[in-house]
Amino acid sequence: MSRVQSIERAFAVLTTLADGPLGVTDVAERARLPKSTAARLLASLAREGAVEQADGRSEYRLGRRLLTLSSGIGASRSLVAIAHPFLVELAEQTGEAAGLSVLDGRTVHYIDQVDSPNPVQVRDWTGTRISMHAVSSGLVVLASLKPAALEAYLAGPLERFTEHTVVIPSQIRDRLWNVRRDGYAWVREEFALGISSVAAPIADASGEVVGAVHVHGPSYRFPAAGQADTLGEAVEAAAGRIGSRLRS
Amino acid sequence: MSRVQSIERAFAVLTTLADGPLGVTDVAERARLPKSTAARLLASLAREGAVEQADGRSEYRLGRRLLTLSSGIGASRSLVAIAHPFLVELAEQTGEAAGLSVLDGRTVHYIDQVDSPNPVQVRDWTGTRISMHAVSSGLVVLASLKPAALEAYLAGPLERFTEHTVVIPSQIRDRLWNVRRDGYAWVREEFALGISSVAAPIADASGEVVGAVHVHGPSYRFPAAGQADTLGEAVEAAAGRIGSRLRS
DNA sequence: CGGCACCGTTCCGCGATGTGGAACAGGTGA
DNA sequence: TCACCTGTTCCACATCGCGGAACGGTGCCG
Repeated sequence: MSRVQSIERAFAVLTTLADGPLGVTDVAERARLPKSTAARLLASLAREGAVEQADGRSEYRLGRRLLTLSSGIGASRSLVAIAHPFLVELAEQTGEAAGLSVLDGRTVHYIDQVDSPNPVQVRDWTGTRISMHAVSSGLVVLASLKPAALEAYLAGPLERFTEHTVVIPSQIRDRLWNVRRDGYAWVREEFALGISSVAAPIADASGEVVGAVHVHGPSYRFPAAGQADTLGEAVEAAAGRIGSRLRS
Repeated sequence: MSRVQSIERAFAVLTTLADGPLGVTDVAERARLPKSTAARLLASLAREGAVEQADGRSEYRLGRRLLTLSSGIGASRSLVAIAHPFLVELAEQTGEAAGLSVLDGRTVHYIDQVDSPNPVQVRDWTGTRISMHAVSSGLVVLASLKPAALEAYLAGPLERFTEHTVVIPSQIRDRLWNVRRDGYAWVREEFALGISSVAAPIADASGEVVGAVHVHGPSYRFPAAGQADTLGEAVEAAAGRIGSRLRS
């Protein structure tokens, strides 16, 4: 496997600081590097925010950049860790893939998915960002927005992904009224042909919606006839359990 | 300020992955690097554990090494963030420096300190590790250990820092009995001449001691005559408030 | 007060390292 | 089957990182 010496050395330097702040000479000794090399690596890492100089100019310590970089994976992974068992239950209960997403700008960002046991299923959207108005997870987030934030969203571009995508603001507002009433949202073939999904919002301790749970499947079998409400309530219940866990 | 191009590029690559997994070609485009350069940087970062390849060999995502490196600062900093306001109150209330430490092997590791308003004060021990038997924070941690763990500690080397340091195991055991009874521990000039300190344990939700709060000061004025118990109880109360916050 | 030790920082000649274009193998979809 | 795109690897080359030496600053000690 390829290697870049400077990256290896940079991590050796970072590792020496994992136990607490050190001066240049100490870092050099522990990383087995010449002092000028250690100084140069520390200066470069400091430019990136990966280390910072404590109390003036004497000692270096790990900087916030590492936390910032990993906080995305940390925070999402902790929501993922809490939610995942519930997604597993939901996938088993519904026979379709269950997923998790969080708000990110004008989109929802898919951060986890449990696949359906059915070999015919919708692909994994994890990592993808999709405009809120076109997916069920997005609609439940939109339904939770304060009026000003919702109007700001509706004033922006509303992309039509398929012939079924609802892009007229007044129709979206009406729809969100129903979403608030029902506690879940259905979308059929609006983001992509052949896919239907139902989502419910996850609220944190302050009642603020931090994400959504959804189940999606191929439209030819999902939802089964007469099952839309039952499925919606199952997703709503799973979202409620995840929210409770967040609050405990 | 000095710079190392490879480190800058490595962070550019890591930054592209902060939003989610990407393939080599995507990373190269977002980091504005040639594909072979991006591939080599990714391979080297993978060797360090800073990135890992998701699902086989297709996409890269941020690896656990960043979290592991920063978890020391993250976990301690979150305890520090919770505890700090209470240390400020305690320092004001007692007129002496208040500090925070966590267990680390045979030592306590000092991770925060609020200085005394008095210009004459004990230096900041933050970052230092000191053997438990020689400091008040260590004694409260020792008092919380299960018998086997305590005996294992007492079977190890017990350094005598000053003529006052208690190093005879039976005398330490008796002392710990008193610490458990009182809920706090006093140490006078056992780690360093001229310094006295009082500490109380911080317990988490399961009752396990995760750290200690202490106040220390120059022995000539601390504790003031007849104030030892009052000071001990104040520190114990602050530790209790921190523990409650950890549990909420 | 002066000498000494040690620190962090900076410089610069040098050659080792990283660069990046090109080529390759494999996978995918029309 | 073919076109396209991916990730991977190679290698000539020159840029970059190296590291020894020197410097200025600070603190300690006699």
